[in-house]
Amino acid sequence: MELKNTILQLFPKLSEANDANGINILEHCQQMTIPEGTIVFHQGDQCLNYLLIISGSVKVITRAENGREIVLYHITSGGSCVLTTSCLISSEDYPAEGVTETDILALAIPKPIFEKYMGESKAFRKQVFHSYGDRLIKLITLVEEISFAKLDIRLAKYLLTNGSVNTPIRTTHQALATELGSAREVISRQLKEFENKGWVQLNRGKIEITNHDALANLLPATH
Amino acid sequence: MELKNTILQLFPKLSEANDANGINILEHCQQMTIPEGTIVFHQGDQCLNYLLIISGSVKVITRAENGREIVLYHITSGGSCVLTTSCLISSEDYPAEGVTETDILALAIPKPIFEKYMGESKAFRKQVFHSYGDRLIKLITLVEEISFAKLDIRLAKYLLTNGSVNTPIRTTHQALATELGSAREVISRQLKEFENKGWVQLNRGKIEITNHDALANLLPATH
DNA sequence: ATACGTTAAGTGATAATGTCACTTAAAACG
DNA sequence: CGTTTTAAGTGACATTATCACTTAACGTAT
Repeated sequence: MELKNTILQLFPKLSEANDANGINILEHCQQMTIPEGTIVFHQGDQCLNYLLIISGSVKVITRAENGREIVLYHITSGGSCVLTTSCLISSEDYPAEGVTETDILALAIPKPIFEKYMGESKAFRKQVFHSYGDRLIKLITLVEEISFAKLDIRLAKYLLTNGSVNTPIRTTHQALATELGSAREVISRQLKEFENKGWVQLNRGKIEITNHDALANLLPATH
Repeated sequence: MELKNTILQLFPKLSEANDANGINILEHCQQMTIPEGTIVFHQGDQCLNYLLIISGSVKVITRAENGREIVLYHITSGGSCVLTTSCLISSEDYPAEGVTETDILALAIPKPIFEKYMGESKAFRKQVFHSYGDRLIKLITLVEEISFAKLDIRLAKYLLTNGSVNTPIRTTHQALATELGSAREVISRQLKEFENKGWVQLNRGKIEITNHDALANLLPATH
């Protein structure tokens, strides 16, 4: 089956050599498609499945009382929702909300199956732990960035990783502010500055990079 | 043995009823004491043990190039180092550094034993996952706080949770800045403001709370 | 007890970000 | 075509961070 191969490619740990159990997991789980813009979970929700994302992307955000939001991370193909997993095991309240950014195709492993394979398959455990460690490290990096890095640098970095000279970025200043944990006005002004310098060209809902190198020079030396 | 009881009390998951394996773990691991101020791990270190803290406290921080630091979290009695665990399994680079804040007593479970029990004991898995989820949630809360909460509120909260009218807080403004991810000068000014309002009394290395309620009123309503 | 070096805290100027209360402009839709 | 919606711009002001210092308190050795 095509799908099965895709899955095994995305989650190699499930197919590791001498671990026959891993593969069986696929027979006990359920495919699901979820449309864009769906709230997959919010604070306090309970969850009954371990979710693996096969295609599409989910963003996990937290919101302040005054409405400001910040994106904690994105889950894309090959990722799993560690918050969901965490709740699967310890059943605490979600401190965040998950929203699909595109239509997604996901694999839901029911709680009992999840627990069974956590016990039986070392490879599956590794897969799960890997997601956890990964997420933890990304979160720590986020803390580092929002506390220390200047906004122009973070913005430039975002622009460079999400667009290029030929492929404009389609997003709003508000979405960008959420992505970087800043305020819309601040992003607007910063972008305007970039535009004045001739580094980008702005249009409603679209940002075109016109000078890649100048933006890249803003970033700290690669390390 | 006294110690054994202490450990079982701190890590109840290790002693859950029908899970005999959990208890055996204790026979394969090693006690260790580490003096205050020791760097337990830094970026790039490799780690060979799963660490459980029995007494004392470790702070985990990350540092910017310009020297500014922020405390990510503390590990205290009953906690385990999830970063260490993460590295135990996936062997990525540490994005942070761990420093003992007091002398600590810890239990080191060697990697092979750790993996063995992860497979055999559901209770142990639960214990480990619980630490993970916990940490994840705390980190998300931290992101929320540093991006949204105002400094006076965060400072007031810190003062109230770490001291009271009769028990002064012994720390420096610099340490406080690190704890809250701010700059020393900013903390000094904010504290001075509190002092001017008669809410605290400042002395070198010591902060005394003189008006608990006023500080508490700064905090958002309990929820 | 005094002097000296070290660490903690204070200060003023300035830059960067965030917040508020709007206005203006572009797109979407009946 | 006019009316909503949604996106973006703006000025004034508040908060926080940074820089380049100064001042004060403490520990230690003479």
